[in-house]
Amino acid sequence: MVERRDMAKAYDPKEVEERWYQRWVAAGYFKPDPDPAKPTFCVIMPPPNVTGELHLGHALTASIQDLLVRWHRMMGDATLWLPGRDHAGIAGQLVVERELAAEGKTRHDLGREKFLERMWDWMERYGEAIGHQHHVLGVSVDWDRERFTMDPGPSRAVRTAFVRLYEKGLIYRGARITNWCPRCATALSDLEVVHEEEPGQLTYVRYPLEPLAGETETRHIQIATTRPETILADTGIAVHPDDPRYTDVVGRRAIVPVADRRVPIVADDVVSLEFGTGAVKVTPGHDPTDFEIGQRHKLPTILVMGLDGKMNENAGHYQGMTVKEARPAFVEELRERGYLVKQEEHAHQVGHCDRCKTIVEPLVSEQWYVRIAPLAAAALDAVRDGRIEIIPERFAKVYYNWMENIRDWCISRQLWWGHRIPVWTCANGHVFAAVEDPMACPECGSTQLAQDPDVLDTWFSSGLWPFSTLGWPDDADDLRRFYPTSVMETGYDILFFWVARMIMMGLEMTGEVPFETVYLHGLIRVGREKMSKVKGNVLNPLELIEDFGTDALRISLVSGTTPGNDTQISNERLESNRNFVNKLWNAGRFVMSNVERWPFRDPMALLATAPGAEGTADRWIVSRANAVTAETTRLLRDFQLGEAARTVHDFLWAEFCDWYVEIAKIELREAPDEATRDGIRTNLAWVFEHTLRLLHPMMPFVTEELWQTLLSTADVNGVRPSPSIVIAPWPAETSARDATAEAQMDAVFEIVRGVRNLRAEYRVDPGRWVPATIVAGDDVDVMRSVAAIIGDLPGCRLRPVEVVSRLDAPIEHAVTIVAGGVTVYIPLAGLMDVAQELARLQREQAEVTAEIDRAEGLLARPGFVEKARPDVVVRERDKVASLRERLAKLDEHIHSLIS
RNA sequence: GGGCAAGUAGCUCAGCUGGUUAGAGCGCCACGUUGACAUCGUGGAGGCCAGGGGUUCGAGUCCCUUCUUGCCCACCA
Repeated sequence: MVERRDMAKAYDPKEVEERWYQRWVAAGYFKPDPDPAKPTFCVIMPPPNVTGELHLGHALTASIQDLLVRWHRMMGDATLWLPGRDHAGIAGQLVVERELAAEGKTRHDLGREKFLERMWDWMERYGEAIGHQHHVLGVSVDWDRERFTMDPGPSRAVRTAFVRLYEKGLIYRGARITNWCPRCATALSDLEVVHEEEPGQLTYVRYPLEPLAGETETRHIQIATTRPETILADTGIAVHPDDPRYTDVVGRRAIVPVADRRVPIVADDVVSLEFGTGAVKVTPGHDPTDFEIGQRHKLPTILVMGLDGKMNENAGHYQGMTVKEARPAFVEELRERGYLVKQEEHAHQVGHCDRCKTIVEPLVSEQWYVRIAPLAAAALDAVRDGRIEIIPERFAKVYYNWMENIRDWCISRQLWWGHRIPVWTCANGHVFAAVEDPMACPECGSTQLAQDPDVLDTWFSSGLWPFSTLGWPDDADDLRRFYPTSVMETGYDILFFWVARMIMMGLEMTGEVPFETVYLHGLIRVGREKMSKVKGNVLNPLELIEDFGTDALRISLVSGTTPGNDTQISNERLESNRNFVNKLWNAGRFVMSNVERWPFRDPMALLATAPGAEGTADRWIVSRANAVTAETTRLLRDFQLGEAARTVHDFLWAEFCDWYVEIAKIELREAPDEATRDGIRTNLAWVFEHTLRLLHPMMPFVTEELWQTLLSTADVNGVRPSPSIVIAPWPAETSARDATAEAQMDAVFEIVRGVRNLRAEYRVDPGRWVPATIVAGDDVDVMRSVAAIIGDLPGCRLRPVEVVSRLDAPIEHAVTIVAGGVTVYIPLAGLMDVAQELARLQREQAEVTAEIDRAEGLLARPGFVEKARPDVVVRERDKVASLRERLAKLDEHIHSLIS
């Protein structure tokens, strides 16, 4: 027998939350059920960057995933949620470099080895911090399976994937135009460059044409550029082939100003006829478009800028200057030498490094690339044919658009922190890739080997995450059991960075989709703005938890939201959800204070039948609980998490607390015997326990605390309940409803609302009891059974309540309520005013009449009865019938008041 | 230049495949506190669902269009 637990008057989230998490972990509840017969549910946690503390975005991801995971666990699936951490390549290196900078050092002062040691220290420190924060959030992950991208397992997966792609010819090395961040001193993929519009100048420059034989006057061609300093690297001029202005110069040569180089004028489709002068300088070394033009027309590539972002030896006396310095100086020289035509203000898109915001310079360098087209084709099919479902659906279109226009992926980074590219060159120049560090060149046996100094894009390892964490490339048990995983839940902002790459890599490496569903959540905003450290409006989840509790934070993050839509989080919302937690707690206190010994039975066996009392209200609440279970389950299945949360929230507050608890108080008081009382208590406990399980995935801590408390009173009577709500069964769906009880209670609610309304309107002293007579016609028996409830509910105060089928003699000075199919007479001596009563009834009469008109208008509308769904027609007809009945009664009362 | 989202009560947002009199939280007004809860209860005020057009028996929901805001993508230098 478990000792009965006491409940504190005030709920203390902190104390409760700290207590349960450790117990859950220790008990092993977060480990997947080993039973191989069970269906699996697997979520791989998106590895948070180990670049600092968790922010609200992480809390959002964690809350949604934990909701899904806990729900599936309760559904009986063998559930695995695998936690991970990411080394965050460039971002990670950047934070440590900043730390070094504060000490006045650079990574070069330390050297590669020492620097990497420092990186590892840092990662460990912050990895722990993140782990702690996840504990506080209550994530039900299997910590024993935690993975870090730089761990031996995932690292070997990275090498294996690289080697496979390399040997298949899908990875190549080449000198191509790349995005270069001068500050980070590394190449970047297209995705890591963020374009922002900036004011700038469009500089018009005239290039002399090389004179033709016999041509006496020097002709010029005018171009426009936003980056005049790159003129020094020009190797051509391009015009549109259909541009009549330039047909006669195509094929001739122009002389590049200052550089004094003769370059061909070529015709190319990409040149716009409208922009600038219609002629464009071609600078293959420093512009992606120009690089392609250069390729097509076999123009040479010249670099005037080095990897340090400064002008190089090809820039003549501009060597050593930064772009910022060189540009005005060069324009000045153009002016002096008569090449400058004009400069115009011109806003244009400038690429910045995603991480450090430095302006990115496109330049040609040797990099490693993934030939992406074949991977993208397979990834497109997987979504198109439905093997992967993206929620919300609209992001599938975004995905298609990106995949269809994808360009080769630059995967080499000139960083130190990351997975080293597993390619070696031997003394004899043989180049080869290998999974294990090689001792000798496989071709010539040379032992003089040099590994490529570059590391891989951090997203390369992330792309393997759904299977590298499960043991790939080995034939691991987890991989066999849990792959493909079930849901990939993450923010839409990394659809391309991560989701798309996982799909490509997953299909290529395993031949299977990495996950069946992609659920994309929105971003969290504070006020109107996106959270960012720069703006200083980052909300720390730990602080919010301190103030409101984890459960309140978690439900705030999932309720009232829609997949893929951004959400605002505010103190008001957090407060209202903290109040909800408090409401639940207090409802629990009420239940507990009444339930001495709860006859617990296996919850699975209890579903279809009302467990205890047979009263109308008791049958009603059980029927409603069943309906809410079905609805909540359906919504969760459809990933309508916000709606699911709202459904249970409203049931608990607006039905269970506002009505049933109040009714139960009355029933317990009025019950004729102990057996009846026991029935009511059982019912109370049953519905409450049921609701706790529905709420558990959304607010795990308070529900566990209450559940354990409730269970401590349970007379388990041979049944073995779950030791924790974490592994308790999800309430099963049942079609068991009690339509009669629901209809009868709806009538009760209508009457009660009418009474409260009337008291408020007549300003009856809230403490005063007044008698009432209910004229119920054929419903006299039902009304008698609920008369005490109607009389005693808060705000009613009717006593005595007499129920008759019809009135023998009129009641003097009574106000009347026509509601729920009955008439309630309330004599209000001293307060009743004929004129006021008449006005009130007439107002109601007008409302009912209007309503009848509307419904009859609908029914009379041509085509409605024939074309509308039958149930809609029936509903409207029923409505008209009951409204007419009500109207007749109102008319009668009005008539009697007048006469 | 292309695409997407949002525009619903004073504020922040729900509203699934079209179907009662459009909802919630917060805020506001009035009243209420001796045992679940003032982190509360009861009652109330407050919305031509951005504008216009269309489809339909029926539109917040579907289609077209305009406006406003935000975001994403893109090789007009």
